[in-house]
Amino acid sequence: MVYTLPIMPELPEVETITRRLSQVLPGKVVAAVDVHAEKSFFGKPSQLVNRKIITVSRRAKMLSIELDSTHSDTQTFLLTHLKMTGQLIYVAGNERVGGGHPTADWTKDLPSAHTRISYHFTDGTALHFNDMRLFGWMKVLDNQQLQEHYEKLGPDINDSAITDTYLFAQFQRRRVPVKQVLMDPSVVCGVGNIYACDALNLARISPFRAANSLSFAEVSTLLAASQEVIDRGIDLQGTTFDGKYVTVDGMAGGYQEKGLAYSREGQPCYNCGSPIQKVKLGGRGTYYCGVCQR
DNA sequence: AATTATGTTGCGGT
DNA sequence: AACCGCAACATAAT
Repeated sequence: MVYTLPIMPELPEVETITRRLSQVLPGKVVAAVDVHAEKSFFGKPSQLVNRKIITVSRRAKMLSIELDSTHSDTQTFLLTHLKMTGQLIYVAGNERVGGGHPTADWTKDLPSAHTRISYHFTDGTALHFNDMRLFGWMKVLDNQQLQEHYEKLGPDINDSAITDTYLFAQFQRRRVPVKQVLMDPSVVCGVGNIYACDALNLARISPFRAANSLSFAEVSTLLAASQEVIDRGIDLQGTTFDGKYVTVDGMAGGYQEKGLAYSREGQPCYNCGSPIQKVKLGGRGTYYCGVCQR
């Protein structure tokens, strides 16, 4: 049985992309912007042309590219949300700069049929935004507009500012299954379906438990477990199934080979050896151990 | 071959 | 306020 799981970039995937782009983009000057799909781009290419990239950063699952202010009084940011199938691929000519090779057909020969926006820099390198399903976007924003995109968000799961006290208080307000609350960006950002499944397995907590039924100690355990699997995802450069997510250099991540519960239906739980089960919870595929996750 | 599942976010309605 | 259903879209699996 071959499983093909649609994987969206979660925090570790966007963090991996951010770290790589932080190495290659600062100092680049935009020469031209080709918008292949109007739906994917908010703003005008003329807002970016001739401007230099200063920094690249991440908040939640969004990636922000800051440009210099040479031709404007205000800071300018290019904010990206990859949603389900977005990719950012950096190339020099038609080569992956980091030596990676394409892991899916639509990452070859860029721009491909799924390339929605291409950024060409003055030194001949380019950044391509691929997005098969067209849910993702890139927006040209000023600082105030950028903050508006951030203000409704809870803290990032791997932000040192998040505490078990905060998370417990949030959980106390919610009766829905804990997995849904763990994945709610207004509560905490960065825990998508894969890492939520794995965090709950590591913490040995059932995804079905009402969020407000967890004790303070359980919330504390779950927070630590979530941070552990997210850190592991970052260390392994994210999770790649079926080439949906790839790094900036076109390479697969490594977490899919080290995961705990997600995609492991029928295989033994690493805590207790019982087979991992798959069910649907809140409309999402949920993998868990019915024996040790209580 | 038509139907279904997929996954994030934000919206409107309860 | 919390919760729920749905829409946005393309594609693979059944």
